[in-house]
Amino acid sequence: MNGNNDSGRSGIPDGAEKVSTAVIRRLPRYFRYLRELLRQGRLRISSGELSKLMHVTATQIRQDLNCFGGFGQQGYGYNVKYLYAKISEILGVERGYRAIIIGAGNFGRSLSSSTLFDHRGVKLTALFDIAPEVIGKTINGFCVLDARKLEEYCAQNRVDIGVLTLPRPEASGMAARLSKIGIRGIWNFTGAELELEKINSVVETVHMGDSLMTLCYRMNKAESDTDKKQ
Amino acid sequence: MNGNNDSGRSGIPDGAEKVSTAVIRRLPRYFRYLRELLRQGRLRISSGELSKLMHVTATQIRQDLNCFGGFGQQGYGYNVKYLYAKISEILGVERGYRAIIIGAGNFGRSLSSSTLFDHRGVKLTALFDIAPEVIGKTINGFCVLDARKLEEYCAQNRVDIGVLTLPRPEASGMAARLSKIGIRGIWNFTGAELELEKINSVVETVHMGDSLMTLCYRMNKAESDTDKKQ
DNA sequence: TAGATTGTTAATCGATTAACAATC
DNA sequence: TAGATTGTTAATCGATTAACAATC
Repeated sequence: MNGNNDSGRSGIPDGAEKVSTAVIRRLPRYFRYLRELLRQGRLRISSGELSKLMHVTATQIRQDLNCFGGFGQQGYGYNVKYLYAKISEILGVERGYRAIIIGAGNFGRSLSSSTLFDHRGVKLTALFDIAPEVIGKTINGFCVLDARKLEEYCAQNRVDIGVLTLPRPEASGMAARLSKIGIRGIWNFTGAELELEKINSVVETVHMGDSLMTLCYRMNKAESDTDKKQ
Repeated sequence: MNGNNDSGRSGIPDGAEKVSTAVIRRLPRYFRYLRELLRQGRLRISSGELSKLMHVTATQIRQDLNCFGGFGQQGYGYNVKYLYAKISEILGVERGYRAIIIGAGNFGRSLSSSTLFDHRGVKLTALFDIAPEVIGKTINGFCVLDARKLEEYCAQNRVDIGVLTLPRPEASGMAARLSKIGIRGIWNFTGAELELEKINSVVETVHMGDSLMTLCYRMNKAESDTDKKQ
């Protein structure tokens, strides 16, 4: 636990060599497994045991964690509570980010009712749309607001994350608008490829269509492989 | 266009050296860009021009495509229509896969109304649930069926893909059940980590929570970086 | 102290990029 | 033929794994 040059609230060490996206993409998974271990009341865990649980190598776990500091103790392993706290910090769970959903269609509504946000320290505060027939309606406890008054709302309420669930053609315009308002995170479900150069915010895209396609590829492949064996 | 050892309907060459997941994950993106070029009436495109469009290197495009065969022509580039057809074939768009959604909650319903499936040659045929109050209801043109009668339905209708949008605790049981029925593809939105050893199907998981977390990480990082510079 | 397990360096493996001969 | 652009080999870069000294 030699806790290196720690950077205040973020839990992310200074200037340090860039952490690869491969590592970053694995962090949420560590977070989930540690949360579960904590829930089970486990006090400590070794990289070896965690590796069996998660089906990854123990070395990878140690390497990954060491990008952010020495959280373990030789001969002991990792203190579950401490490590969970550290990873939460690194992932910004402590920041209490606030999000709004833009596009109160079927998908936006379903997101508004999910526990995704709450479980990760993100607070959903409002839903926006432009259709007169939905504005003013209450959905899952959120009053749908007029998207034309977005700037107004953001001036009065802190908003960190904009969730894009509107029609694809409007995605890039809205992303630029959110970025201009000063919303620093964009969670993009529209499938649009946002031109990052024009957007001064962090963008995370979930491309469901691409996901479905890779599923189809692998099914197609599996099928053609079995055909071959006969 | 030296079209190598082509394997019937799948478009995936024989035994060939394993294609890496990195390549596979990029295929849907090529598919989308080519579809757009085709829509625009473009007849041909070079790897150089496509690389500018997609913000990847031309070499990577050529390497990726050559995992599946030589689709281009020296001095000319790629025929858009032909390449699109080939990639569609590789991705199994031609197979006409049929899907069902299991879990007619908010998220399942929103998926049932999306164009995701249709646009990729996948046909959605039914929604299932266990709640008596939704069974029999019509949602987006689909009559919600009783999940207890899943086996019965699958015996009478070809089903290739099961989309899991039910509560997480039921995910792994349902996945095993689908696999047993012979459904070869599982599209998992529950966030559950399905034990692949026990499942004889291809599994594709979309973990939205993990995606949100990586967004938060990068926001947290950006924030701590700017703090540092002052 | 002896045993366990980390943190870290070095070795391996895999993926991306550069370069260019082949060829349309 | 000359020009363009692919397919492919070789070089580089990055990520994962193995090994082990440090240390609790």
